[in-house]
Amino acid sequence: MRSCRRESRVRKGPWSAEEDEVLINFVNQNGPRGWSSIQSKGLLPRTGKSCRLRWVNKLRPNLKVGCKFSAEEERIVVELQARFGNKWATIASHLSGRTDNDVKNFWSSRKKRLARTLSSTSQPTNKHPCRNQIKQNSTPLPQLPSNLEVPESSNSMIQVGAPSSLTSESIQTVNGSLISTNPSKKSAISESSWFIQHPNPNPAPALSESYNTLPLLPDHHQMIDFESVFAESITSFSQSSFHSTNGYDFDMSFFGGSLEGSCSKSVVVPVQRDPVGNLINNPDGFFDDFPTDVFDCLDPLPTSLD
DNA sequence: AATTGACACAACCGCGATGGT
DNA sequence: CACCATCGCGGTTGTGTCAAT
Repeated sequence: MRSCRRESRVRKGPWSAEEDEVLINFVNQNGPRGWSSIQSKGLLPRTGKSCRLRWVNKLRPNLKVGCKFSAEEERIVVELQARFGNKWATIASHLSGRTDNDVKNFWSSRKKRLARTLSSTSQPTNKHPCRNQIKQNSTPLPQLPSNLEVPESSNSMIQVGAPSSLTSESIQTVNGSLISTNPSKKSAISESSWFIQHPNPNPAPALSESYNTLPLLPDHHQMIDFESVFAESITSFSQSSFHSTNGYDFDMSFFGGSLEGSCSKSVVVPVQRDPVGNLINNPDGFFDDFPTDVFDCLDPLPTSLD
């Protein structure tokens, strides 16, 4: 069969420097198109698809090769993923020198890391049984500052706790918040990233606005006991500036750079509820991929009837 | 020193969209 | 309008590296 013979000539796997050179020469002469002709002309034993991918992901000019995502790039990815979903090419178009593959790999590795962190920390252990105990709904939520606002049009997913720098005493997160940690546990924190998704399906405002107006605490938000979830990773926090009577310390700059401080014990997450107040998981939400027991530590919010 | 796990990165595959005939 | 080739995108898998044990 002719097709079989042709397929047997197709080379797969890593590209050699010689192949790259041939491909670059081809693009220089013909532009980034007509990929299939590379194989049909016998220039390379690669499919057009493979050639295009190699060019787009590795050989194209002005690519950022071998350089990790900066904190700013991470923030942009998180924001745009929340807005566009898994439209990696669209997201990549907002990041100079990054490809859709870069963004996709970045996101999936971050997602795996978070899932792993959650699945491990949400499992009660014998070591710290009390700290790992899921908070029961008998505990009233602390009163939150009344001047907090949420951009209603925002569909932003914000990243909490991804460090842009580490010292022996603290973590500087991507949004500028400073979290004090137990030095012996900092590596555990550095492996953790938190994403919080705003459920509002409406289009987000322009990036420049939404970056500075990360969602805070309207009445449809809930709290995750941060200390419980991170029991194995965190033993103490400092830098809190809001203290509630039931032991929760808050400082909302944890959710954005415009306010001050950090959230020391709890994480506030926006949620959706049905008409009778039951928690609805966002069907397209990032949390859907988490172990189901992650949500066990969510407290029911007071409804408008309360 | 060997093993293991996590991670980043590269590449492939399947599928839908698009454009030409 | 149908068919086909090509392109582009998103999901997935494979592989190398490095740190921890």
